[in-house]
Amino acid sequence: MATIKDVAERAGVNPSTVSRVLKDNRSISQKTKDKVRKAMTELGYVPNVAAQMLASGLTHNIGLVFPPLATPDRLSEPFFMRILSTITHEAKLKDFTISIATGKSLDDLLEQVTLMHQQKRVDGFIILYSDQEDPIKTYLLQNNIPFVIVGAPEGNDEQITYINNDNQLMGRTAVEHLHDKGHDNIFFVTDDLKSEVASERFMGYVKGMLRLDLAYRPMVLFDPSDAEKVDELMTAIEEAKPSALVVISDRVTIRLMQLLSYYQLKVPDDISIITFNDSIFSTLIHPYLTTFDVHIDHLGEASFKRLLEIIQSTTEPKCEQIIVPFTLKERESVRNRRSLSQ
Amino acid sequence: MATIKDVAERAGVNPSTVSRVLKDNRSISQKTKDKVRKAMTELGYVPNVAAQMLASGLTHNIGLVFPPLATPDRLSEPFFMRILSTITHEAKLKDFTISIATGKSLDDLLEQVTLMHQQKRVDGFIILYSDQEDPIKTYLLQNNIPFVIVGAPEGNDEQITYINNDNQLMGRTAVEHLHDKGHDNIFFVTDDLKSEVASERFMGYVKGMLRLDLAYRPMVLFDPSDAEKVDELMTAIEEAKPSALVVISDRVTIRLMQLLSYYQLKVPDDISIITFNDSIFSTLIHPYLTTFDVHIDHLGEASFKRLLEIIQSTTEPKCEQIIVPFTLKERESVRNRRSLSQ
DNA sequence: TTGAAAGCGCTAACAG
DNA sequence: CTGTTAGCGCTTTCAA
Repeated sequence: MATIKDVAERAGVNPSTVSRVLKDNRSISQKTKDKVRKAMTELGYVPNVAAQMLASGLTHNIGLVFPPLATPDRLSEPFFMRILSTITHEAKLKDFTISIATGKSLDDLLEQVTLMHQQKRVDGFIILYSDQEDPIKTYLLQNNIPFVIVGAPEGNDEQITYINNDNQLMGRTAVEHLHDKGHDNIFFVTDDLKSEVASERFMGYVKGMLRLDLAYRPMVLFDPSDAEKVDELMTAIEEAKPSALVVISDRVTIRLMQLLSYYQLKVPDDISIITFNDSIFSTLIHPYLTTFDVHIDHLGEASFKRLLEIIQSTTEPKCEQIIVPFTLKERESVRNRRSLSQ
Repeated sequence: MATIKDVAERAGVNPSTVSRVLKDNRSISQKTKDKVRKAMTELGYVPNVAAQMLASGLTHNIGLVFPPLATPDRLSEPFFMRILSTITHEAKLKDFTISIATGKSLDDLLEQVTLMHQQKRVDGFIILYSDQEDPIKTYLLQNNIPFVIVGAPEGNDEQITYINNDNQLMGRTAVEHLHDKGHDNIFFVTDDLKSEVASERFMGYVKGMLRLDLAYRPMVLFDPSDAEKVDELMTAIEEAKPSALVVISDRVTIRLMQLLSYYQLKVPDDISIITFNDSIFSTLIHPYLTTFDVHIDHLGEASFKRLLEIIQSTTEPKCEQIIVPFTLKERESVRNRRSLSQ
């Protein structure tokens, strides 16, 4: 394997010159650059990253942290593979590589992140979840390690860069869409009362309802593993007879529709549903779901680019919240009640 | 950050001794080891991988190659996140890290793999798919780079280590299970005629049918995007009236059941289904699917361990096919016809 | 605009 | 059993 020395020799220059050409240093004459580059291709030269790392302290590698897999279903969300793909792709464009951290618990993850950093394997991290009590955030912050979080800002973290959709706006848009289609009695259903995503979407739902002078309901929990909760849910639905539901995700919606059909409620004939994520679950079975596409590609691209800026900025990086737009995909799960009354 | 020199100084030994302690070299006295280790923890010493890499040529990092995402649905299979998790976990145990290669096409992937290797970022690769015409296989083979493939052996690759389930046996077992439950008229349905997995499972189906003196059918294609093919499929089913289907995957089964229900065929009442993979799709909607659990954890663990052996073996590594067992998970999609006739 | 030279932190013969 | 020594391939001052 050719080294920088071989290239230097062939081009008749000093190794340090070759190194400068590699970085496209502006103080090297075009003539020399051409000469050196020619020698590089002739020799099929590829820089040895280990040597670069050692000499420069930079790795050109970034760590991707997946959520703890305590909830087994969680990683089945196609979201993670999708964003892994786009981030890897984006990284390749900038000549970066990606390393992975996964683990059962936050402590597992912290251990991996710590190690990756101490061994100097990475220049920074992208975190693919957001948790109020995340020890990893704390660690990274304390050690001044560059990172961004893909997810909803939790707590009072003005110092952290989040890449996120406007979940509140999405919630409101959901309500408005349903209202446009003639729905007034709308529930908000989730399988998770606590997450920031759920509460933001719920807040959006509440705002939307208020603005339209409609009565809103507290979040309704859908927990298929808890028969009692399921009963409560169905009782609430049978009593209040909502004509539409806003459901926290398309994966949850699939399960919920099962339940509804068991109670002889047909979507969208008897009850409409609008949901979020637009993953494979949205077009798995009919009725295909009306969902919000959260633009995973955009999230991935933005998170990588922003992290790169932070890594490469010499000054104290300014933190900003990056809001990625979303798109409503109208499909079959929302019935238009207006057209009937026309 | 403490270096090996600091540790050496504090312990009153030579840096090379510290290095040996790091490797747990047997020719260092226990006393010295203790002394050195004490110094390490006191200083919070963590080895710098870049330096280790440069000096030893070993990276302690392995490349994980995902299939090209030409088929968008493919990466939605929970399989990939699951195996990514287990491999990462296994790697951590051995103090290895994982880097990712993804891409749209095989050429994309090849480019990444080449780069990872030439930059000396990895010691070897685990490939998560298997394709007859894979240029990556060729490249790795030619350059004597350690790798294993998780998937079905394709072509005449006696030189490659594959980690795999016995798909043929699974196909046969599927038939036998159905026959046990009183089914004789059985079809084999797939969305992919060409893959090794499909043809192995199909061969198993054929063998199983032959052994039981039952008439087998050619593979039936289920391609939801092709109305004509769908028609053919349904015509075949309505004419031959199979009482059971062996379907290539649980994801495909979900879609197929939609189609069947559209034609008023209920699973399992009118037609039984046995399928493969036991992913989230198997227990998404009722009837929950009777499937084969392919033991992803085991696949992941075995692939990593085997790769490690290859990397660390000094001699020419012997290639072996590793067969990971599977388990049948009986659920609701197969009807027992025997009990009715009793 | 380029060259010389001193490391980055660790490993691995070789000596003893 | 442990120390000595010479790099691994590249970056980066400092000079010229």
